[in-house]
Amino acid sequence: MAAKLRIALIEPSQIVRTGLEASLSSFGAKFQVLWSFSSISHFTSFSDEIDPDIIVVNPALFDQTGAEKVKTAINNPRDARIVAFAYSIISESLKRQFSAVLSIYDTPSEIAMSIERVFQKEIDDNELIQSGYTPHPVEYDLSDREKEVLVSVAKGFTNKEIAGIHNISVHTVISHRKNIVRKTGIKSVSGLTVYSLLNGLIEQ
Amino acid sequence: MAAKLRIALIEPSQIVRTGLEASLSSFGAKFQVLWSFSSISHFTSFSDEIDPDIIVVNPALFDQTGAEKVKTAINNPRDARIVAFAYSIISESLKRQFSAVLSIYDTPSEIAMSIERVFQKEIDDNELIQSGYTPHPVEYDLSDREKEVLVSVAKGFTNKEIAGIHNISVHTVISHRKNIVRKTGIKSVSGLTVYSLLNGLIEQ
DNA sequence: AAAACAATCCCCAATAATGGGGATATTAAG
DNA sequence: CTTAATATCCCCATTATTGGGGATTGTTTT
Repeated sequence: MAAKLRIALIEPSQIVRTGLEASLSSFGAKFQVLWSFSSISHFTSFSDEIDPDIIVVNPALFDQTGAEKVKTAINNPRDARIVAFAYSIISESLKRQFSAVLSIYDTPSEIAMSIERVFQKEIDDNELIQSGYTPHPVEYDLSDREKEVLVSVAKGFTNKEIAGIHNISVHTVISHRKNIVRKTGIKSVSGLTVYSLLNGLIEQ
Repeated sequence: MAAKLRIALIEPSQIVRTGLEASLSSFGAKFQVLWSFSSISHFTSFSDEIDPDIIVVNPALFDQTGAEKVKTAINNPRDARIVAFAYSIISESLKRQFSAVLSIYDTPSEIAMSIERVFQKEIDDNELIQSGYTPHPVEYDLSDREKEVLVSVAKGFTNKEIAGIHNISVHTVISHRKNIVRKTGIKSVSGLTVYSLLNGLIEQ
C-alpha cells in the first residue's frame, strides 16, 4: 500500500467535516481527504468525476428502515470501500452494509487504524465465505399496514385505541401485531419501540 | 462587547474538538477557544486557573437522569455562560439547564450567532422573570429502586420476570411501577422506554 | 393458474397489566 | 420528634394482551 488512500467524505456537519479533514491530514503519509460533501445527492453529482479508495459517510444520511441499500444509494462505479462514521445509534441492518463502522469518539489514530484494517480484511472476507459464513441477510419486511400498527404500538396506544385510529377492529390489530412479532421476532412493546426508533419509523 | 469571548470547550470527541476549534477560529475577531478538555473531571482540575466567558460542553457528559445539576457538576466560580453542544437527542430537563443548545449540524456562523445571542439574552431574561415566566421546574425524582424497575420495564421484561431479577414479589414490582407512573406521568411501556433512552438509563 | 401475501374479521382461554384500596418497617429531612 | 419518602408486601376487580386456532377477499408474484 505505497500510494496514499484517497478518501471521499460525506458528512452533513461542517464542524465534523473540518475535524475529520484536519485529523486525518495529520496522517499525511497514508491518507488524503480529497473530496468532501454535505449530502449524498451532492456526492452523486460528482461521483463519476472522482475515484476515491474509501467513501466515509455518515450513516444517518440513509433511510434507516433498511429498505434502501447503501450500495445502491451511493453511486460507486469504482467499487470504493464504504465506511460509516456514526455519532448516534444505528440499526444492525444498516451497520452490516458497511466495511467498517467508525465512531465520532474514536481518536484520529484509531480511525486511521480502522481504515487500514478495511483493506487488510479484503483477503479475510473470501476465507469467511469459503468457511460457510454469509453476511447476515435478515431484513424484516413489514407491510405498510403492519408498519402503521407498529408505529401506534411504539407510540403507546392500546389495541383498542389503535383500532379506533385506523378504523379497523381490535381483532385486526391483534392479527397485525401477531405478524409483526412473527416477522421481527420482537415480543415486547419496549423492544418494538426501540426497533421503531432505530428504523426511523418514529421520531423524538 | 469589544473584547474577544474566551471559550472553554469540554468535548470527548477529539474530532469534534478539532473541528470546533478550527471553525470558531475563523471568527477570530470575536471568539477564542482558549481551553479544551475531553471530560468534565479534566476541566474541573483546571477550572480555578482559567476564566472563560463561555463554557461549551457536550451534554452527553452529564448524568442524563436529571439528578445531577449541570451548574453544580461544573465548577464555575466566575459564572461563565454554559452552552450545550449536542449531537444526539437529549432530554428536555437537561436542555433547560443551558443558556443555549447548539447542534453539531449548525454551521460555524450559526454557532457564532447563537453564542453572541446568549450574551444579548442576559438582559431579556430579567424581563421574562418580571413577566411571570419561570423556567420549567419539572424534574422527575425516581428512587434508585424505581429506576432499576424502570430499566427492566424498558428492557421488555414482564412484572414476573422483574420480580425474579430483583428478588422481590410481583406486588412490589407493581407498587414501584405505580409510583413510576405517578411521578413521571408516563403510562405506556413505550413511553417509559423512550424516557429511559432519553435519560440515559439504558443504551442500545 | 396456482401460490404467496395482504388486510380484514372472528372465537377461546390463559396470562399480564392496571387501578383502587390497604399494611409495615426503615431511613432521611425538617 | 414528627413527617415524608422508600421499600416491601397483600387483596380485589377490571381491562389488556398473548397465543392458539380459524375464515374471507383481494392483490401480487411466479
